[in-house]
Amino acid sequence: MAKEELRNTDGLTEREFLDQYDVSLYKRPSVSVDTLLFTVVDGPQLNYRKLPQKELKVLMVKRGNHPYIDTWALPGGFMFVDESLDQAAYRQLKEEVNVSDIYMEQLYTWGNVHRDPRTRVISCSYMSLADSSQMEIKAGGGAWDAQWFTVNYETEEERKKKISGGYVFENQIKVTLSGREDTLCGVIGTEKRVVGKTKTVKRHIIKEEGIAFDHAFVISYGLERLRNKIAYTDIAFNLMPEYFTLTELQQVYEVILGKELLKANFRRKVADRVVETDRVTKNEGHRPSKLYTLNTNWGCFEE
Amino acid sequence: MAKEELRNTDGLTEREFLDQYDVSLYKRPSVSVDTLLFTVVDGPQLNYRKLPQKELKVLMVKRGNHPYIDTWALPGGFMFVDESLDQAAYRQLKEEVNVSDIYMEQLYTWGNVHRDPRTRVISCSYMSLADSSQMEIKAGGGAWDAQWFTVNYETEEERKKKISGGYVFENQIKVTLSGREDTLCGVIGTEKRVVGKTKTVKRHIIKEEGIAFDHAFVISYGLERLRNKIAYTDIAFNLMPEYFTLTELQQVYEVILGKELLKANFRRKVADRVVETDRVTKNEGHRPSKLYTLNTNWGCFEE
DNA sequence: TGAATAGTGTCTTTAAGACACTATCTT
DNA sequence: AAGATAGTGTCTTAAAGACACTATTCA
Repeated sequence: MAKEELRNTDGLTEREFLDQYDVSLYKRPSVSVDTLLFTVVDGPQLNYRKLPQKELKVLMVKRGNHPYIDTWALPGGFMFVDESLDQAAYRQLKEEVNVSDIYMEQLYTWGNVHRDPRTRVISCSYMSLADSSQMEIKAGGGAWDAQWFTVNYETEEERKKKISGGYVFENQIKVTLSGREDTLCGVIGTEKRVVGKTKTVKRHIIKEEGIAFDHAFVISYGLERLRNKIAYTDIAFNLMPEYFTLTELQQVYEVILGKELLKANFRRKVADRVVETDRVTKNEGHRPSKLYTLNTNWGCFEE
Repeated sequence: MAKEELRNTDGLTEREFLDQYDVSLYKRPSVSVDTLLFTVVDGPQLNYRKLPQKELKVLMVKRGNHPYIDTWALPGGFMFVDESLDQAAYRQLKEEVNVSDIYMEQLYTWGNVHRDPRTRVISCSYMSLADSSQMEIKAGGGAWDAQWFTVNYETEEERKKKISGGYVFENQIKVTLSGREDTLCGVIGTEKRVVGKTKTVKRHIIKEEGIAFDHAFVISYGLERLRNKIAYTDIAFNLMPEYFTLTELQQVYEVILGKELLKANFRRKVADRVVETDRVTKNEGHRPSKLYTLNTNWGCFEE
């Protein structure tokens, strides 16, 4: 085609333009990728016949270098120029915490100017869900340690103000992460402002203990996404082992949503997403339950 | 605190570490920001008493330089290192097409390695919605022209295959953009593959006419997001003028969803999001209708 | 036997969908 | 009066929520 002949305002063809293109002309930011990996595990069993409570966990690594040395961060790091964002996320999970082959979706890209004291860094965050029982977490790369932290999440304050031409909606969310020795905490304030047509969202960190960078944002944003998506997609199954009871599945929903659900209704809702197997649980101190598995015929695959 | 005293494996404090940190150590990608700006406008009026049909439009700029010179792209460009991603998006809309003060949300970040022939570029895309009637679009910056294109969108093919351990879901979406002189088109294939726990999504461009870079992806992805979010959020109101009839509002929903809705049901659904005013339309060739405005007391502000 | 969980049936409430009908303006 | 849109009432269907009940295992 005539495409090769087109010349720009400097009179250059595309080939000539690309040959003289100077990649160092603009200052560039670094791009990092951080992954929020959730799992759900059994808590302590209080009584031989009582079922253990499920706990929502998030994987954090202890930073072995400045900045934020000795505090906990999401696994991640800089993207290389010869790999895609997705590849970077998978590579880093493998390197830093020895995790591979899991569900992953892009979450949000954080682009504030002073996120990182080293240099300008754009951070693309991913959310991952996994059944941790099969995984062998192992700290590697620049991390000194890797640990699962139990997630607790509560809305501390919610306020709505009318202002001229619109309104401001503010809330404060407190995330507490409990690890083996450390308890981390982040309080995030979100201000959503509507003035006429323009809606702006500002997040700020009100309090932060032991969480590196702006990772408290990522955790609270990811939690909200998870809570929303669990209702209309199948992503929760990524947290389950191959065979599970319906009560276990319900517990996973409950710990994520932070509220109790009614058994009969829950079962009706998930009925066509699961298939009954002929396996049952045993020696549980009470009536055994049937084991189910994900119904792969149910092709629910929306975003 | 003792934080200042912590030393890394090289024996450096944070201050010493930051002073010696070499920003040129890693190769960095460029980061660009691209904005998908939608609006809805009246189509031609066929008959003095018939209401005009609404059309969904997207704003494109004609590139004035390589690569993709003379083809149409989303307004956007490189982010500066001293501005946030959001600021870059607003700045570029102002510079390239003279648009400001509109609704905007982050869409997705595209990170394939060879998206751009110049150099490695990460592209963070935003979606904007506006009532174009008040706007004066004007090409600026590196753009030769800026035009609204009418969007048509259809699913050409949908296929689901079972494979061992999971399934593959493929579809093909055709987006057609009609401008004053040019008609652009993009056919996007999406392959969603589930094998065990791992779900991967691959998009590829099957056909592309006149759309620069991978912007056909952005358009189809944004359209899907818009169609989803319109059902459970208020974002559609960003496309409306201050005063509108319920029929107009319904037409906006219809053109975005690509299907007709029943009037009585639609009105019930939006009833508490709008407020009746004492204004009415006039000289329409038929019964006048009441004008409504957005109910700002209805604080529906979810993501 | 009883403590605990497993599993089911049915009534109520709410939302979505379908459709028919009446009202009112302009040429 | 005709043609067009504006606006409302009501029946049906489907989903969500509440609650009560029966069933089964094992120490």
